[in-house]
Amino acid sequence: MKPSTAAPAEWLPPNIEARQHSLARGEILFRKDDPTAGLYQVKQGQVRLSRVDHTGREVVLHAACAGGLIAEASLFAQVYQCDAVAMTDATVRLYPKDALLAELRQNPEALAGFAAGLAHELMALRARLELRNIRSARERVETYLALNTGADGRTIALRGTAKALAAELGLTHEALYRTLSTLQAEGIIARTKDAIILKMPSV
Amino acid sequence: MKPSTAAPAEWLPPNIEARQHSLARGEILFRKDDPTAGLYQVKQGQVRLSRVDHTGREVVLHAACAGGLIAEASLFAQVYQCDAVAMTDATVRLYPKDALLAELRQNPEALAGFAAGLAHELMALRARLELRNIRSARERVETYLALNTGADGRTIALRGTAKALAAELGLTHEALYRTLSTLQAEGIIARTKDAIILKMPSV
DNA sequence: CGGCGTTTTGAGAGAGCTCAACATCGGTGG
DNA sequence: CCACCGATGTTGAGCTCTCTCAAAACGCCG
Repeated sequence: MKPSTAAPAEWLPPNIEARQHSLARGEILFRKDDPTAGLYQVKQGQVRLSRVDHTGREVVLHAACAGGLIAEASLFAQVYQCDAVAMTDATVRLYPKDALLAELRQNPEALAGFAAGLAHELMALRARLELRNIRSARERVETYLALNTGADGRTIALRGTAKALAAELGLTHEALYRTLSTLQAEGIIARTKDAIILKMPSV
Repeated sequence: MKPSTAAPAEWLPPNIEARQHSLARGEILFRKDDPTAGLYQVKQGQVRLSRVDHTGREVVLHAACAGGLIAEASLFAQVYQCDAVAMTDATVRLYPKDALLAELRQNPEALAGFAAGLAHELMALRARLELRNIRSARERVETYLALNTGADGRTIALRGTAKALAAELGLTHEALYRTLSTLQAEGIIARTKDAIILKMPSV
């Protein structure tokens, strides 16, 4: 979904020694069942959490861009439950699990920020589930667009490829392309290389 | 999905004056856009969180049974984002938002428990999203069954009606009935009034 | 017994998936 | 500079599967 620019996570304790990693586009940060090293914060680029189901289909669980966190939940687990892949060249900062847990135990302020972040992610994920419940490709795309407009209420920035967007929406890329073509033909949207503009703001 | 028996939430501060409510089956605890009163813990019965999308379709976001929590995330919001409905006769306990927030600020132990609960729910919700990504009704049901077996690895207790299960799975009730019939005819499952038994444990 | 909701089965149609072919773009190396 | 190559983007046609609409049997409760 919308890469979470939302949670800047200023609560992250600055005193923890956090190692920075550089990732090339397509590089894997961790895989499902890897032992959990800790929490990552994305400094640049975009990183996506996904799983692969038994048919080989990819399910995008989360997309974090600069400022966003990855694998919060795994602080409480022994192994990661998703794959994390860099969608663009990216840099991430690792907050080691033990150090972070210790810090959170001593710093209620940080802990509260952490909890709030989790809560917001939970809400976002529920919105996500609701979106997935829409069967019609057209309505799903329209709803997504309506929910993801930028500040002007009309522009949706495209991060990454349209194919990736299809995966986020749970559609095949063909279905997405066709839907966008139709919407464009009907004058409901306009497209540029890296954005979609709603002609009718906030339907 | 599986009503979260998982998080007993012992961290809930016992000293907070928590009012108990009794709900009849079908009764509404709160609705989307109601101002948030606080957090509820289910003492008996089952309560379901859902939304209704613009086509009138119901999306089940969460199903909590005894011990489970409801509306954790809304501690950080002004209004509820879902409807909460009792699926069975139920009793719930309300932990008022302000009192609970104040308590969490002073009691890191409780806050940590709260955060851990949120994290686990996040993981559960992600598993849920993965399930929803399975297109085939049969595979979705098989996956659900495999993930929700009881202690013996073969029995799935049915809470509530099969129709309700269909809603949780994101299927029409007809599709679910047909799928179950097929599985039964193929000898993959057996059915009793309130349970499904896998003939082939843990496929 | 009568009514209501759940369970069950049937038939038809629509919508997205699958497979397939082709265009386009960006990078690589001769 | 151009040919090549892979990945993305695009369009076409058929098919499968679930949804939808319909109807009937069943169980429960007043």
